[in-house]
Amino acid sequence: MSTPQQIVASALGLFYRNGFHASGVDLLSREAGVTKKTLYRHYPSKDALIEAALELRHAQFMARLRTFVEQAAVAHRPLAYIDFIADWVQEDDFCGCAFINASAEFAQMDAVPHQQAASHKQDIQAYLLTLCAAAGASQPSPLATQLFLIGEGLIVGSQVQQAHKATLVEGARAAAQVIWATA
Amino acid sequence: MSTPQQIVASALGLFYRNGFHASGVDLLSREAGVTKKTLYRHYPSKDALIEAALELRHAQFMARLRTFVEQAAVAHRPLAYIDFIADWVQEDDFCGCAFINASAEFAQMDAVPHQQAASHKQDIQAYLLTLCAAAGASQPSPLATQLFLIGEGLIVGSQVQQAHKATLVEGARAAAQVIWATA
DNA sequence: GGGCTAGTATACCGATCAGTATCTTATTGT
DNA sequence: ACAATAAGATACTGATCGGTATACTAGCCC
Repeated sequence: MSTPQQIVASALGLFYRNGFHASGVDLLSREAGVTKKTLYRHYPSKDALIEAALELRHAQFMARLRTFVEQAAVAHRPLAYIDFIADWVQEDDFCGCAFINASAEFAQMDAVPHQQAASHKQDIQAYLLTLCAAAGASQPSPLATQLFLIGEGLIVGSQVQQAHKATLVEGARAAAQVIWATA
Repeated sequence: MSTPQQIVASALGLFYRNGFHASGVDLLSREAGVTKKTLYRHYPSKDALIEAALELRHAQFMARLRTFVEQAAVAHRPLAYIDFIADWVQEDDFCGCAFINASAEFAQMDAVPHQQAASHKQDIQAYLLTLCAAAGASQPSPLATQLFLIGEGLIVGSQVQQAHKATLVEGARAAAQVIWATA
């Protein structure tokens, strides 16, 4: 792995687990096994590093999502989206959605991380729409929106109430099935 | 309004709009129209002020929620919860849920604000459960969980994608109705 | 009237923040 | 082999952070 890749990957981990403001440049460079000077050679500012880390996260996440979902038959893929989120939130190192967290920390909607978050969620909704359409839903657009909402609810609910993950996962699966069956 | 009430109220506004880490004590005291010394007389640390602000938020939110929901007939109250969230996210000064934001900024689950967030969401789920039971749902518990998830999804979706609030609100209402009708 | 409290104003503390400078040591391409 | 580049180590800058100290003022209760 090249030096900039190493830096941005470890930065992403730190931002995700610790938050953006709470992760200082000294810690970021130490965690990357690199000096501050080297970090600043590849990323001109902490803001630029945040932006690169979120870009990396988006690419990683979409790739993982596609790989998971496309193992299911076309007709099952909309519900496989919820299964994907369900598996994710139950991972040990789950700390919520990096983009939701970024939106919370950079509240002004014109902040770069917030815009990246909006774009990320837009991509997910667009992908969900293609899944619903391909699965033969009669009204794929509202279906996609509703599945998206359930997924977001499961993500944030699991983040806030780790102790109740199992109940929330069950609820999300049940809600998604009802909505899918009714659509 | 007493001085400590004034301080905590303006602090809550600042934390909500700007984030917790991004709101310094100098700014907090200036916004409250008070000296730093006075602020520290009533709240021994910034952490204590955060805790008090979230307590205030919880009380305010639950009161507003109850007032809104209990204007509806008993049978309509579970869906009125979604209506309440829908109205809220469309307010001009909506900046997401203060507790979700706190969970994002204070990621460690043992941090006080994170625990307050978990407790807040627990109270909301408990309230939703009483609404579902009183409305005569055959299985109030899963119904409450599912409505809760849709509400959380609507909150966080509206925060990240302000431009798509209307679509998300529609989707949440539709999903809630389907789930309610099927339960 | 004399303490006592709550408040203002302002300056300060050490720590940490993002970011830079200096100087040395590989590694690498031609 | 030699110049250029990447990286290390370390120390520094000015600003801001949470929090404290000093000195003064306005009200309030006995």
